[in-house]
Amino acid sequence: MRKPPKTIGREETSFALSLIVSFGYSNGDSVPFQLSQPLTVPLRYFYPNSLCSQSMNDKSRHSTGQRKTNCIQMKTHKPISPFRLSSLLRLQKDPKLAFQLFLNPNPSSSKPPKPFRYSLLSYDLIISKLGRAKMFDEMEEILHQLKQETRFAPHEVIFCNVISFYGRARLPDRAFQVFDKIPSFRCKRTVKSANSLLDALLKCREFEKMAEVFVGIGNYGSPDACTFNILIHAACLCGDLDAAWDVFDEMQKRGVKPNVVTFGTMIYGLSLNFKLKEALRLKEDMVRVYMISPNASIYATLIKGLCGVGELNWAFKLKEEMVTNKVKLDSAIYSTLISALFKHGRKEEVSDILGEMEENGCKPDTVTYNAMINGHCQENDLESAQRLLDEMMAKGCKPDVISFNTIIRGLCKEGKWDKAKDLLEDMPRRGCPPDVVSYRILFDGLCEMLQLKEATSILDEMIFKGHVPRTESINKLVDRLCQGCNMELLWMVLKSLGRGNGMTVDTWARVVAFVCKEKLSEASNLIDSLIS
DNA sequence: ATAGGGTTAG
Repeated sequence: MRKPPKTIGREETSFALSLIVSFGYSNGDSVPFQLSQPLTVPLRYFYPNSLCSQSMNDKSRHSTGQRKTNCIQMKTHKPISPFRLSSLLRLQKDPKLAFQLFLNPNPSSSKPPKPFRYSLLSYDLIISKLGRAKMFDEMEEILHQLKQETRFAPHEVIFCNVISFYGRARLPDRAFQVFDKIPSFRCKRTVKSANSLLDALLKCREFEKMAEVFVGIGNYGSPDACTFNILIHAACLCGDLDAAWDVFDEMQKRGVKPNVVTFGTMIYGLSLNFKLKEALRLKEDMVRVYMISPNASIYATLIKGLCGVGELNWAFKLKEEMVTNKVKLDSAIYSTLISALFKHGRKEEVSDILGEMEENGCKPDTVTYNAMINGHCQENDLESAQRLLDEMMAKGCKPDVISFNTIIRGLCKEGKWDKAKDLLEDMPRRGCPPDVVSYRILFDGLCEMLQLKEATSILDEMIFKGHVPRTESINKLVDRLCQGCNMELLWMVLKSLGRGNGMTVDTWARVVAFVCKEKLSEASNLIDSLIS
């Protein structure tokens, strides 16, 4: 395959070479796991519930009343078996309750408890649940317990998951620690956990550490397609497409065949860097040279890229190509197209697309609705946006935080700060608590509309909930309060900020400068009055 | 869930 001409002068160009040429890889020092105290909360309040929902699934022949009795009988007479614990863990949506259930499967038994023979599956389930919920102290506690088990050795995939949880949480050191400790669980490390570590480091943007891991990967096996795909992804995110092509060539030199993910990643990188022509050519070459057909995600990437450079008609042609090639159109494709139609002032065509989705049996999902909500908000049509929010709820499609944030921003833009505030306050009731972004949008909006009193009170609320506004926004508010000599609100803002550790040097400097100026003018006034 | 796609935001 023909490589594109090299561009020079980029710092990241050395990316791939540094990966391949660098020397020595040393294991990080082992650090003991942090343990938290096991919780001892009575469990009987939620047990019957879990058991009932289980027996409902069992298509019980009994009436509801009898079913209830069954639950209670099971609770009082039959202790939970390791097998049953796994199915209960699967059903328990709340990670906190699942954690307590795991620690104490049979709380009601009065006899001294025999050691519970946990199954490997139940470890797997609870660890994944806690990891997804970012309850890392609890997860480490379970890992510690798993390490003591002598009946079996855990599978490597558990550690792969744990490493990727830490990667997603941007905790690269923790990811490293887990990787180092795998052997102490009597589990062998292969290229799989090394790949997980590489990917976790990528998510943390720790490119140098990635290079170290890659250099030492031979200790765990030969790098496979997955390894190289992660490296390609890293190079693409650095904007270093030359490096990406280098890895692409290098893997083949080492006898590793690119797969559909490799091409997807390359095409993603090219599109991300606005090299649509090259991306489209690679899509042709993967079929012609490598005999691998593009899948729906590759089409989604290309369609998004084409829409991004205004080539909507070309994007629609690709959608038709999918039909010809019998690649199933999914909601991601339609969401991208709908979003593009709004952006290019062609919203009249959206209803056609929705009709086509319906014909193809493809239901609009949350992302599709969000694209439309955003489209209406961009056009300052907040009524339509709010109507869509209600419609999706009515159709059983759960709005997410993005749905709400988009509308809150739209309302702020329209100057309807009280409605924006109402919507934010209504979010918990609608099953979607506001996040940092929700608060930041509202806070910025209130400052913009000079609703400084409201802004101050929202600031206090968000800090109370552990969310910090952007420094620029704080400074803007502080400046405005200084300008207006609003000492009362300024004082409240400083109090809130102090509580949340939200004061930066910059903010302090502003306040100090203001106070000094005030004092200074007070002083000069005093002098003036003395002189005269 | 060892690697890849779509909506927002800042």
